Amino acid sequence: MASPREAFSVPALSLCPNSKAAVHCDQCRVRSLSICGALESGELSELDRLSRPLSLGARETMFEQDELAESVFNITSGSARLYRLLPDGRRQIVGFALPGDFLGLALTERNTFSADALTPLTACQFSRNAFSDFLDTKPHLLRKLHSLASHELSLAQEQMVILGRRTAEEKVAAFLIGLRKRWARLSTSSSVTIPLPMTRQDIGDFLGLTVETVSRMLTRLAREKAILIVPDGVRLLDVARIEGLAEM
Amino acid sequence: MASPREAFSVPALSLCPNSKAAVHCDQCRVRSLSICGALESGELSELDRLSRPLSLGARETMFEQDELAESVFNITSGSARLYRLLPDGRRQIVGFALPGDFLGLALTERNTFSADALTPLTACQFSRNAFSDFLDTKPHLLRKLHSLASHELSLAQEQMVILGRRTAEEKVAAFLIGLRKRWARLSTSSSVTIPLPMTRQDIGDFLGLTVETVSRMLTRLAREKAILIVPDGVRLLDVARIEGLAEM
DNA sequence: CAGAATTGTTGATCTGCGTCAAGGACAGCA
DNA sequence: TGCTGTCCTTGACGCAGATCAACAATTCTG
Repeated sequence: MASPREAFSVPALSLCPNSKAAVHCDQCRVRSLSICGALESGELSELDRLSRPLSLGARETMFEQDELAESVFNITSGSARLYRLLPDGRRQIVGFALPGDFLGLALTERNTFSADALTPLTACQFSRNAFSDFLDTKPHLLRKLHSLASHELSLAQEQMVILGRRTAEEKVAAFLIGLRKRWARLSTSSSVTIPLPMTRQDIGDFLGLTVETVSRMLTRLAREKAILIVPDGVRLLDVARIEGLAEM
Repeated sequence: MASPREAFSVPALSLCPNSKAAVHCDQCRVRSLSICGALESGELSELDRLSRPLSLGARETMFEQDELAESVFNITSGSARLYRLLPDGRRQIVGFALPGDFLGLALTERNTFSADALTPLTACQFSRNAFSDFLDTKPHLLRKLHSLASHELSLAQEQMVILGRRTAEEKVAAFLIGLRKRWARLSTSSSVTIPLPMTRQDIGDFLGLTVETVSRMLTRLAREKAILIVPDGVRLLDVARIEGLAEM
């Protein structure tokens, strides 16, 4: 890629509501783990010992579909795209991972999708076996993991509705609203500017559209003063309008 | 519905690989539970005591989206459709439930979709709280549940690929192959006839197509001698052809 | 059994989005 | 600075599938 976008990294500390205490990031790699709300003291450091840091450049791959799943990941900064490929090259992006997101919570034998970095990315990497063993000793954690997976499932069903029953304009609006909500959880400022670390092509492959259609819909929304297109992002001007399209 | 289709019920016993012993169905309502492979002796009857039988006619509703989820279900005969509605009435079917399938494994506070019976249907119904409490005492069961949910997630992602990146003909072919695999697991005979308890409209709402397009694609496949349309089902004549379309 | 309601099929026509093509903007690099 | 490779945008055109319409088949209802 000619223009790697900014990482939009988020300080790990801000991700975990119950660990606001000032600690060094070196010592708390896993603090940003989305399951940390379910962690008891001591378990955190135990988990920390299982993890090793991972650092990737834009476009580098984290893991590939159908490979044996040897690791689980927790993203600490940057973002990734998760996708499946059809034999003839058609691609469906099944999701985007942002800081704080957990990859591999399904704990399946093999990866059900590929993942690569959209931006320079850092993550905590755990051996899947070690993580799984750790879980066996912590039922409440498994519970949390299951509830995360359930939430994923719900999002996947929501995406089915978007893919199957919405127009191009509604798809793009729903995408923006969904992403806005996720970014909002990561930052204190409720900015109306939505970072878009992915390309138009990626958005298209997520929404079941072509690059051109994504571009046209964004342009149309911008022409109607509903959004403003900024470098590597979009600023919402008429939130109600976009939300209306998204939930219609 | 004017014409409730046959229930295509499957004897509960056949659903659980490790409970082939001859027992009365009265005594083993939960034997068909898809998690029973993870059950130890004694737990089964314990679980059985938590369940109560449910019997519904075609088109009767099991539960509705956004309602508080008070029960989890295990279908013993008949089939159901699971769907989400958009405010304007557009509908996306997120899945079909067959005998042996478990509904509510996400254990979420509220239902993320509605479910109603396609045919006369029987199920074991559990109080969600009781079931959840039971799980707390059986970590290995939770593990199994999580792996089922993970499989669901993988299927949902597969459906995303189908919805986002496949042509109408490929969608219909993939639907037939997917359903065939699921029916096959439920019956000893590897019949090439696939029961279709759902209407063309339902298939369309599952695949992101209109009734007419579903009908046309089925007719086209039949004209090309790839399938034979029979009452309430389809018989595969050229399996390779359909499989080719499905995975292309 | 007639009549109504629902489902399924088929044809004619329309249209949203894909396809194809061209050019602009911008970063990386020599 | 110009060259090159992405990415993004915009326009012209075509087509897969939606829409509209008519009708057949089937089942339900009284």
